[in-house]
Amino acid sequence: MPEGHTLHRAARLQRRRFAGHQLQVDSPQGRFTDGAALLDGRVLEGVEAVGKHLFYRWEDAITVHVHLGLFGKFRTFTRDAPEPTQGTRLRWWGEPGTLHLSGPTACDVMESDAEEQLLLRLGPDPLAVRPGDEQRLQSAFARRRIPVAQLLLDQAVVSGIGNVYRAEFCFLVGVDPFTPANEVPPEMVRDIWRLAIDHMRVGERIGRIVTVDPTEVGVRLHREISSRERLYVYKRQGLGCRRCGSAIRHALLANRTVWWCPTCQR
DNA sequence: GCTGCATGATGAA
DNA sequence: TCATCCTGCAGCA
Repeated sequence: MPEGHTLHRAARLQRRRFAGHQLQVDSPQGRFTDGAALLDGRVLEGVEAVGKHLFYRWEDAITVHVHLGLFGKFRTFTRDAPEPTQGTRLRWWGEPGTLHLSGPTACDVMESDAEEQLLLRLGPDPLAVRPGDEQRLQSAFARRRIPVAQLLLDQAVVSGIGNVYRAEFCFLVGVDPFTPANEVPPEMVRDIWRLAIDHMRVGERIGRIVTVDPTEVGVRLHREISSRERLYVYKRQGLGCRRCGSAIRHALLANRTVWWCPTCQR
């Protein structure tokens, strides 16, 4: 379930759990055998997330880059870890427990120049805000004519937003997802950026995407919202909009499905 | 058991 | 714009 919040959360939890420990490493699937052999017996020093990318800092300045893609998953076990599945690309274990990684798009030892190249093509990350980020987003919007919902999936424009958040953010600011990016007013771009910061931070904390305002469904905390009530538009085609009752619509945009409320989003 | 689908991204055309 | 790669699981026979 990997949008940016998932990766930042994984980085935080894995860092807390495994950093500073010597680990044994292998690749049950066999597709990361050389990398695993290089890491085996070394200390994991840190874990960092940027957008949807993870960087593992190992002893002796070795960095491993992981990108979960659509299917990648981590499983961690305190003890009594099960046998790894066929698809377990990377496994490590040590005193704090065991971690299995399956299905990643990327899992590679990465040299520092390659990492630099990668970071250069990532846009601002709402979960790692730096000065000037909103301005960078503003100019990306002003320069591009592609639909706003498509722009929001471009990791060079903003990193970490995925198909759920992009649909929800468009709903929250009330913009039709097909609106050309350069026709979105700057105040609305600013609101998208601020919403991304707030909502993805919530997602990072509670481990799932919740964009519905808790008070709107009669609870106090995001984590108390039921999974059926947590989103406004994503995968809700045909159901009534939570705000106005109109039927939520969906369509394919650049090969990804986007959902929206035809009344609330103009 | 099989099919289709999924919160992603890339490279060829 | 399209095919392709990654894996697991729900939904269906």
